[in-house]
Formats: sequence, structure tokens, C-alpha cells
Amino acid sequence: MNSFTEENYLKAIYKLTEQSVGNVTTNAIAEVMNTKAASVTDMVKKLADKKLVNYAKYQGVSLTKKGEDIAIQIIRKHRLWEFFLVNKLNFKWDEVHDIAEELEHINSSALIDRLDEFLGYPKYDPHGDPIPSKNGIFSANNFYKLLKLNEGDSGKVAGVCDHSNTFLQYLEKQKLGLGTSVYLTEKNEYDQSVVITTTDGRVLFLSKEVANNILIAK
Amino acid sequence: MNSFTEENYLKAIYKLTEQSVGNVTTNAIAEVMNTKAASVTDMVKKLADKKLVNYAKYQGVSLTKKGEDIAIQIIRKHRLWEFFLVNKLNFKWDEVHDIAEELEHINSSALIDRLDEFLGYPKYDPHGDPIPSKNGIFSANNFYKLLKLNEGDSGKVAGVCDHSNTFLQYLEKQKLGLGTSVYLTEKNEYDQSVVITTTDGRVLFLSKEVANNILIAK
DNA sequence: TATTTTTTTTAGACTAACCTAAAATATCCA
DNA sequence: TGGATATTTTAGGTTAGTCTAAAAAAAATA
Ligand SMILES: [Mn+2]
Ligand SMILES: [Mn+2]
Ligand SMILES: [Mn+2]
Ligand SMILES: [Mn+2]
Repeated sequence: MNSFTEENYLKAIYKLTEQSVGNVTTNAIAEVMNTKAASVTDMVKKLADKKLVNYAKYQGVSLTKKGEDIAIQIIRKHRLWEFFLVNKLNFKWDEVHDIAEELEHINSSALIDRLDEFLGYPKYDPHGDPIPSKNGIFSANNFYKLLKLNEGDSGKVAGVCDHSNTFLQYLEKQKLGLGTSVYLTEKNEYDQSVVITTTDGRVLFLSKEVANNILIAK
Repeated sequence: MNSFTEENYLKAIYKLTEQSVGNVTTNAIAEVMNTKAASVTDMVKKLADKKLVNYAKYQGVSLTKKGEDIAIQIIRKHRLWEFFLVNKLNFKWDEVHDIAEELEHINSSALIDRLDEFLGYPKYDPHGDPIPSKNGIFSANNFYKLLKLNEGDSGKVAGVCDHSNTFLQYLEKQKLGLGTSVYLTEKNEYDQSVVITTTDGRVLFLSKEVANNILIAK
């Protein structure tokens, strides 16, 4: 079994791998893990001993198949728990991440399989992120950044790129939760801001920054 | 905040206090915590520094109000999660304890309050143990040991004294789950074994040991 | 009550995960 | 291409929780 700390390192390396080309650097891990480079080196050696990462001095790390499988299972648990918190316990989407950070380390595959069944095998978490299946497969989506849509396009809010509480709460305030139907009324060339209309008739002005962080399913 | 280990010590001390008169001994804690007396002494000093236990060398320990409050909250979480696992995720009563041992350390009072609400504020866990309320109050029960009932008495299985998997699985096999209605047909003076009849007409022969570990609500 | 046995504490050591400071290596750029 | 800068690793130390062995205190018993 792996400790919580080891699991968190694997998850961090997985997420950094998604964002970067080539191996993940020591400093990058240190930053997301909120620790020092020296500590990362120690841990990375330990993970390499356990065959969870590939590591050579000064070369950065990559996950092995085994390490990646573990990382994906943790992400699966995280997102299933987030779905549970929002859809069964009525939490808001900006309230669940920290609790899921703890729940994701509960170690029981029976638990997570039954939770998955109880929730009806959801495909996406409350932020629109795909929930990997039991065997580690992510379902593909065809979501588009609101910023990239054309005037006249319509669709539903399907996810966010920025997961910060401030952004989620901003959308909450604008009543732009997951599933909200929107219609792109106007694109402003000058500052790339957009005007959208919701199906309940509200007209909203969104900046480039906001439009860039909203994903729409057409 | 307290570590998982500290929480487990507090819970162990709480449970030992229920069973014993006077202070809880170092050796007794070592036994239930599956550790050595020397380690217990170290931890007990730390808990005393944090004002969670009263401790004087060679005198054993007792929980302070603060320590007891924490212990009760952990028991609340443990039992609510057990209820969730059995009643929402369809686990058997002999499968939930170990998972609840992990879940009980998830640190969010919002989570546990909402879980409580979601579950309909249950009063007893799947083993008949009372679930303390948010403010730490256990509801009283009037359960009787099956062994102490008289011929002709009837009632429902409301709990168990032995929480071991072997005992729970034995009852499962006999279809004597929580809520089963039973009628005491016969008491055998010689070996204190009993014969009971369930409402669905099954006649069961139970030894003294078994009858002593089943709680009945009349 | 004195001696033996048991319980508890202390002393000293280990591991995991972290730290700081310094050394080693890699990268950048004039 | 060589020196400056940035990154990474090493060396050595800390804390929490554990351990074993030995010392101290309490309890049991003769
Ligand atoms: Mn999250
Ligand atoms: Mn999420
Ligand atoms: Mn339990
Ligand atoms: Mn229970």
C-alpha cells in the first residue's frame, strides 16, 4: 500500500504530465505539492524504488504504467466523491474539492465501485471533468471554450477550466451552473468579451478571461 | 487539528472507559491499539500536553471534556458512515467496520451534518449502536439480551454485543439481521440455550453464547 | 513485611516526510 | 565557448510515531 503522501505525489505528477511535454521537473512538483525541491528528490527516489516512476538524476520523472494506474484511480475516487457531495448531499460546486482531497485516499475498491453504482455511473464530475471508469478509461468529450464559439452558437455549460473557488463562485453568482443553456448573442472583437443569453432570458456580459474558462457542449 | 493516530487513541480510551471502572491503563490501551506500552506512554503524554487526557505517571488516564467530545464525534462519524454503507450502498453489516475506520477521520463537520440529514437522522447504526447527535447526545435504548428474555416474550433483533465478523456472518446465515421479529419458544435450563421462532416461521436453536450477544427490542 | 512479579516509564534508536544550506550539474547567453 | 544563473541533488537535521531493552514503581504474594 502507498501512503497518502505517495498518492498525492503520483496524482501531482499525473496532472503535470498532462500539461507539459516531456518529463516532469522536480521544481514543478515542488510547487504543486507545496514543498521544497529537496523533499521532492527524496520522494521521487522512493517512488522509483517502488517502480511507480521512471527517474534518472537531473532528468525529471515520468509515471510508469503502475504509477499511472494508481494516479487514475485516485482521480476516479476524487471525482466520484465530488459528484456524490454535489448530487446527493447538496454541496455547491465550489465547496467540494477539499473534502474530496481527503475522501480520495479511502482505500476500498468495493466502496468506490458501489458508490459508482449508487450514483448511476456518472461520466463527469461537478466541474465537467471526466470520471475514469473502473478500468481507467476516460470518456472523451466534445466541449468547446465559450470564447471560441461563434455568434449564434448555443449549447450548455459543461465544464470549467479554472477550478478556483473565486471563479466557481463568480459563475454561481451569475447563475451559470453546469447544464445552463446559453446562446452566444455577440462577440466583441476589440476585447474578446462576449454577450450571452440564457434560456430563461437573462443577458450576461462576460470578459475574455471568463469566456476562456467556460466549456460548452453544443 | 489532531492526527489520525491521536484520534484513534482518544476513541480507544473512550471505549475502554465505558468498559472499566477508574482510569484506563497503559497496557489496556496498548492492547487495543495494537502497539507497545512504551509507545502508549509517549502518546499519552502528548495528549496530556494538548489537554485531551488527564494523566499522572503510573495512574492511568481519563479523557478531559475536550478529549471526550472529540472521541464522541469520531464515533458519530464512524456510525453514520456505517449506516450509509449498509443502507445506501448495500453493504452487509459485517463488511462496513474497516471502511468506517477510515471514513471516521475525514475532517469536515459540514460533510457529516449533511450526511446525517441525507440519511434521515438515524438513531442507530447497522449493529444497533446509538449514533450520537451533533451535540454529542446518545439516545437511550431499551434493548434486552435475548438470553435474559422469558419464554413467550417476543421482539425484534435490535443490536449485537459481539461485533466480530464471524458472529455477524453467523447471524446473517441464520437470517437474523437487524429488525428480524422473533418469539422465544423455549429456554433450556441446563445449558441456557434457547429456541426461537421467527415471524416467517423458522425455528432456530441458539446457544447461550449466541443468545448472550443478541439484543432484542421488545 | 520482604520478596517476587507485573506494570509502567525512560533511554536510545528507527523510518517517513519534511526542512536548510551547500555542492553538483545543467542551461543560458554574451 | 566560457562564465553567470538556475535547477537539482546531497548532506545533515527535525518531528511524529513507532520499537526494544533496561530502569523504576506498583501490585501481588509468601
Ligand atoms: Mn477537485
Ligand atoms: Mn472536480
Ligand atoms: Mn464499526
Ligand atoms: Mn457499528
